[in-house]
Parts: sequence; C-alpha cells; structure tokens
Amino acid sequence: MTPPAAKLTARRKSRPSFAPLSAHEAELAVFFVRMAGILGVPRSVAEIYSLLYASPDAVDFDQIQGRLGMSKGSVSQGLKFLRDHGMVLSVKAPGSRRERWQPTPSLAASLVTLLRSQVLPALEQSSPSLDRILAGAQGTQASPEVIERLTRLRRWNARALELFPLMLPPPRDA
Amino acid sequence: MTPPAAKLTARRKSRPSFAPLSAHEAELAVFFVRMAGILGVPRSVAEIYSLLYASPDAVDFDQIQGRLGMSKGSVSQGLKFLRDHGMVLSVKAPGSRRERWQPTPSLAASLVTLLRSQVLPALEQSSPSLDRILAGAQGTQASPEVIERLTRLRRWNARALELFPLMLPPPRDA
DNA sequence: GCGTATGTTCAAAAATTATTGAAACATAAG
DNA sequence: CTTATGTTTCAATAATTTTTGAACATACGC
Repeated sequence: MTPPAAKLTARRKSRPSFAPLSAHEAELAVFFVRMAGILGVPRSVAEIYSLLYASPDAVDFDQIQGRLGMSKGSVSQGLKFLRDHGMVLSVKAPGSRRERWQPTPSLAASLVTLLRSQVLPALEQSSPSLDRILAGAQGTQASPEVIERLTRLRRWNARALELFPLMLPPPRDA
Repeated sequence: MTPPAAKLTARRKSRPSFAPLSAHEAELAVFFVRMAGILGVPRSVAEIYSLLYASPDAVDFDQIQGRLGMSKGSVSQGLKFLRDHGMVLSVKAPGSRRERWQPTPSLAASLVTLLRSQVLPALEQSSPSLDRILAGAQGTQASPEVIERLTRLRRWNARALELFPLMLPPPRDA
C-alpha cells in the first residue's frame, strides 16, 4: 500500500513537505473565508491571508502553496490581490531572493482599503450617470415622487464620494 | 420580414406587449446592478428594484417580467428576495388578486437590513469559533504576536455583534 | 364548489467566476 | 552570457452562481 520505498532523505532537491493546517488554523481560515465572501473576495485569497495572520513569522511563496495545497497560479494571484490592496507586506531575508509575507499591521486599515477599492469606482462611474438620469427625469413629465427619489439618490452618491477620501490616505503607490 | 399579419387587436387573452426600458431607466439599472454587485446581490434582483424605483406607480408581476424581459422564475425569486429583506411593499388593487409592488420608502433602511442579513450570521457563527481558536493559541506555545492578533479579532467581532442591533429594529415578521 | 388567473418551485441549462498548470518571463548569481 | 531560482501570465478547466421554464400549488371571483 505504501509507495515503492521512495528514496529516503534524498539530498538537495527533495521537495520539502509542508505541514497541513492545524485544526485552529483551519477554523480561522473558515472565519476569514466567510467574511471575505461578503465582499466577494475569493476563497483562495482569504485562505492566504488567514495563513499569514496565524503565522508568527513571515511566510514564503512555497510554504503558502504547500500548506494550503493550492496552485502556483492561485498563490501568485492571491498575493497580488493582497498586495494591491495593501493587506500584506513582504520582507526579504538577506542572501535569498525569495520574498516572505506578513499581514499589514492594521487589519482595519486593510479593510477600509479593500472597501474603497470596491465601492469608490462604482460611485465615481455612477456620478455623471445619476446627473443625466435626474436631468432627464426633470425634463420630461416625470412624477414628483420619482424625481424626489432620484434626487436623494444623487445626494447620497455625492456624499459618499466626499466621505470616502477622509477615511484613510489613498493606497500608497507600489 | 414582418411576421405574417398577426391578428391585430386580438381581444381578451392577447399578451399585452410591454415597453422596453427607456434610456434613463436602463442607465439607472446599471447603477443599481453595480452597487448590488458589491454585496453579491444578483443582477436580476437589482434590475427589479431599479424598475420599481423609477416607476411613479406600483408595478405588477407581469409588467416586471415584460419590461425587463426576464423569466417568471426570476421575477418570483427576485421579489421574494426583496420582500425578505424589507426592500419592497405590495399594494393590492381592489377586485384583483394581483399584487403591485413599490420600493420601501427608505432605501437607507433597506440597505441596513440587507447588510445585516449578510453580515450578522457570519459574525454569530464566528463568535464561538474565535473563542476556541484563541483559547487554543493561548494553550499551546503560540507567539505573543499571533495571540495579540487573535485577541483583537475577537474583540472586533464582539463589538460588531453589539453594534449591529442598534442600527435598526430587526426585520418585521412577515 | 369550479375553473382559472396568479404565483411558486426546482431541476436543468446558461453564465459567470475561480483555479490550475505549463510555459513565458525576470533577474541574481556564477 | 548562461544558468538556476522564483514569480507571473493566461488559456483551459472546474466550480459556483444565476436564470430559465414547465410542472405544480393556491386562492379568488364567479
């Protein structure tokens, strides 16, 4: 039943085997995956973040891939997402060209960045649209009730647009 | 090229043809669909809500289906979703068993209800989980840094759970 | 009480989104 | 310049979510 006596302790190029997640690490991942789901962040991204979050030291690419059992592509894309949203930081061990990853100190700040990146573009794109719609409604014989609704909607949109930039400085440039 | 002289003004059971969305209605739908997307609300639901929002009078099932060009199933499920989240109200014309739909007066309140329904269950389910995880981490020789992170996480979770019920009375029972 | 207008359900199909893995790419070290 | 290592890209596949439509329920007006 066991594989045919794999060369034991093969030197040099043996792929180092990685520990599967502990029960608690797995449970934490469930938590992060669930929360991420609300904002439409994919499971793999949440799992990566969760692993970093529960790790005392920075974690490198291969460890992420190995412990989570996911493909290189997913790890790369997941880290890109997290990087782009300012949710992780890399440190480089001297004498190695391998990057090692940590969660950004403030999860709260990360969340705001994430939220902003989802909501702001939608608000911005909608702004001229709402103006046009409202103007159109006022032009034609639209009902006062509808005009009232559209006016409120546009006011909201404008207020949200003002509010967002106040929450945190815009994402640092890479 | 035109269909073979369809019986014009067929009496009684002719399916009444519905006007397609005006340019402005369509643009408003784009707005709602985009916003809904952030919370993972399906396109069809957002389209229905948008139509009601832009309509001076309450709209019935067939009109929704006809003007949006969607299936009965989608309209039924979409209205169910909106109903369940307190986002629409129905009025019945006397002498007809047909329901006609309107958006709930406060979009803000609707949004809070929607948010709650997405976030609260996740928070509640996570609570005991986080307790276990933290207890586990403290038991074993987990790093102080990780324990600190998990503690913050649990504190957040607890605070959010307290905060949510304050935002609005729980959804009225159907 | 019927017969039918009005809605609902749910399995199957379509559409969308996430993941994989192999090949391309980048670059530090030799 | 060449190689070895580490990462990204992206077309193909897999997984998930949404939509459809026809069969099924219900209750209302007659």
